[in-house]
Amino acid sequence: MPTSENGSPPPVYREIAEELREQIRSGRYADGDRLPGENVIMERHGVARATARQALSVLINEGLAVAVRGSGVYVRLFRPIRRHGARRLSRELWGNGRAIWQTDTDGEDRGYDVDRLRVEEGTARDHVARVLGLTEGEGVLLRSRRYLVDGRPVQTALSHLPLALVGDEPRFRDGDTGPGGIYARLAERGLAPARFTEEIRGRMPTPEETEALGLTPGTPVLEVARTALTADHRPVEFNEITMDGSAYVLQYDFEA
Amino acid sequence: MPTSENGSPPPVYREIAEELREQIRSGRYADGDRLPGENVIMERHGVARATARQALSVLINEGLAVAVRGSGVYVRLFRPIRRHGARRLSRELWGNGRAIWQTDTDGEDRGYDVDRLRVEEGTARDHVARVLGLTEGEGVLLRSRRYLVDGRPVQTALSHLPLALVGDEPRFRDGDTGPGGIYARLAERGLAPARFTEEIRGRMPTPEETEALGLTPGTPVLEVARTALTADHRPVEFNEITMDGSAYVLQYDFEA
DNA sequence: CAGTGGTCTAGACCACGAC
DNA sequence: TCGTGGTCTAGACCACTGT
Repeated sequence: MPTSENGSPPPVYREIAEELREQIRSGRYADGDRLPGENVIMERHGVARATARQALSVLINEGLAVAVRGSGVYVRLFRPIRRHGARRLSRELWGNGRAIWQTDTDGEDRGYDVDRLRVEEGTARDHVARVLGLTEGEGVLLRSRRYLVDGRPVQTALSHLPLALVGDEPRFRDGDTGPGGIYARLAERGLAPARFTEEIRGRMPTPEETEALGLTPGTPVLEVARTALTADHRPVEFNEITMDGSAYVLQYDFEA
Repeated sequence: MPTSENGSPPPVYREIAEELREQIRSGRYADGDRLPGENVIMERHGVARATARQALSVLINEGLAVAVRGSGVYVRLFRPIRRHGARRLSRELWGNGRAIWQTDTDGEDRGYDVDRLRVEEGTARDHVARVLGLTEGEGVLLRSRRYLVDGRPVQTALSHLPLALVGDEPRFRDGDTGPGGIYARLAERGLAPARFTEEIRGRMPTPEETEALGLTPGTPVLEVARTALTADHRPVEFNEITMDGSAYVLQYDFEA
């Protein structure tokens, strides 16, 4: 039973953090506003530097604030991109603007870029091989890339395609895979994806992901593992997608 | 440009953290194993206590380790529950009187419990009112609860039902809403949910959520906002679900 | 340049768990 | 009781931002 019914008073740094958190919630500090810094907190609460830092680190690790070296600590904003799972139903339901989380113009007028594109051959790891129905050590074509919106990295993706399916067709290895992308190329070979399965998980980023996505402390990632299958249930692609949790809202629509 | 190409050497605490992280990855320390404590790190690396603590806090905030007071720091495990998006809500399931929660895992034998059940009337917040198509200040029935698996809290849910739809029918206010639950009761009133929309977001927990779910530092939550609509697009329920990110994998299946 | 956050030291006392 | 992690002090030097 961690942190349950605690008779003892909360530590000082938590009380300071709670005070600031409350002021953020109440609107006393708004998005992008500068919060009291270490020195101000030390003076106002009569605590040592480390204690003031610890209080601020609570808010930072909650994703409520970001520290900017040499400048200050600021309230953080949440203006996510909306990613639709199944597009089919979403239009009619959400064209009326009744989403829970407001998104920045729902994808209009943004600068989209792709970055760090890499294509190579390799062997699938255990769990990928299982998902794709491959035998141990069978080859896959790996396509990795990073996506940016308005210059900000928001997502990385690593796509796995069985070599047995793509052969040496150059289109699969090009940076530009042509109109319709990979899925259209698969369709031309009689391997059109008909169904998708997405598994989603939330976790803290690895240092590599922190670098690749430019994440600040207190930002989790959303990991989406997507499998594409043909109409006869043959897996043709497995895609590992890692998204900046502060940049995305995922949406899925489905029938009862 | 945050933390980009950095010529300067990484701080000591990061190097210590990286060393431990690598040992965890390589299997040198497995799930549940005890990691070197503050004192060991101080001695081995010749650093002050605060520096050793900072190194450990990196791993803890990454969700790789948990600290247990008076005992030690341990490698953390990830054994999630699978939550199916579409399948679990199928008409067939709640038509048979099976509760949604029971289908939440892949049929394993686990101990399921519901806790902190609360039913009350209230008014919907702005964004909830918008989603449910309510006028300002219109009443809703609020049903909140906490779910536990094997005694461990893993999820909280807050369901909103427009009072105009549920009337004073007692079944909606009972702890046990009868076979098929809320959705079956709505169906009996000609308000059978036909479609669902789920919006998913990953973020760090609030202190309240940390308490309710017994979360350790470095654990994000998955927040699912679900709207249930009738066949003619009338919203009948809005449910705010918060899940322990270390306890769940969400799965959605859909067609191209 | 002054002010900010980032790192680090060398202590101290406490609450808690395991033995 | 002893070792553990949790909190806190009172300094220090550094890197960086802003003017």
